[in-house]
Amino acid sequence: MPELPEVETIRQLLTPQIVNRRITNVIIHRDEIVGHPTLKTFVREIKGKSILTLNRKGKYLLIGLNRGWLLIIHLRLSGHLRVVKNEPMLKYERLRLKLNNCQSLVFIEPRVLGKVYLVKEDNLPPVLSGLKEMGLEPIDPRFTAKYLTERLKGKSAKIKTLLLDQRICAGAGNIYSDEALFGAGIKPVRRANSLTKREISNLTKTLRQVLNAGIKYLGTTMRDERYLLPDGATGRFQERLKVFNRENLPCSKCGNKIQRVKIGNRSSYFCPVCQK
DNA sequence: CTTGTGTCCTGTAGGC
DNA sequence: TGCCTACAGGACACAA
Repeated sequence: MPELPEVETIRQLLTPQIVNRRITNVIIHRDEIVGHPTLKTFVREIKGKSILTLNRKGKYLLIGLNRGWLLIIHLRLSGHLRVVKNEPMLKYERLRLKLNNCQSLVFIEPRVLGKVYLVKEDNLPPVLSGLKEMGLEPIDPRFTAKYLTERLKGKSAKIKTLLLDQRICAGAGNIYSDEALFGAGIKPVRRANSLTKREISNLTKTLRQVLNAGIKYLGTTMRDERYLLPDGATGRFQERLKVFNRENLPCSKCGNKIQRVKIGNRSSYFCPVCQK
């Protein structure tokens, strides 16, 4: 489940491998993986383009090409990227960009929910409205208690749900939002409008802390997920998780059992004692 | 405008 | 062993 730290790790490791390379060819194994434009246009336009920059916004990876084109990749739930020699097709390989150094950038996506988009950077299609409407990332200095208070104002939804809303809190997913709520001592089912000033202030800090820690430890690789680094290695943040995926295991602070609840059809983990 | 639910997709885990 | 169902989750469509 690539969230901000996973995508940022991929961005950092991929940069020296693909920047300044030219895309000599593209192979699409699954048509659904191309979100924009049409297959034909995608193939025609991407061939011969050079990779100039590698940026990230929220969970989107932004690959800057020449002539103002942008190759955007969203890994969704199970996608990852590998840089390999021009070797045979990998398992779950959906798209391959051949580069001018006998290597390829391969998009692997078992569940086929991830997408690539080829756009002009000043002209985003409606299918990328999520990118345009994205809120601030917690690691952005502008993501202050004032900002979060403003974005949560008048909302009665559960705080966990709102942290997953990319228009409010860009880059957080199920793992890091649970970890941040634990750090701030807030139950995930709490209604946003019940949070105190101090709780919101704490939450801005713990969101920033867990995302930065996730980056530092190269992301989280769960046993049943497929987040891998571009060289095939795993992240290490899973060893430092306090609540996520720890149902019935002891809380690191108080020793009580971590509980799991369903919020909006997905699991949330929390300590019933440490989180109010 | 808001909040909540269903859907996309496929591999895996668990029940019987 | 094998069939069946539930589940995982990011983003978005849609209903209330």
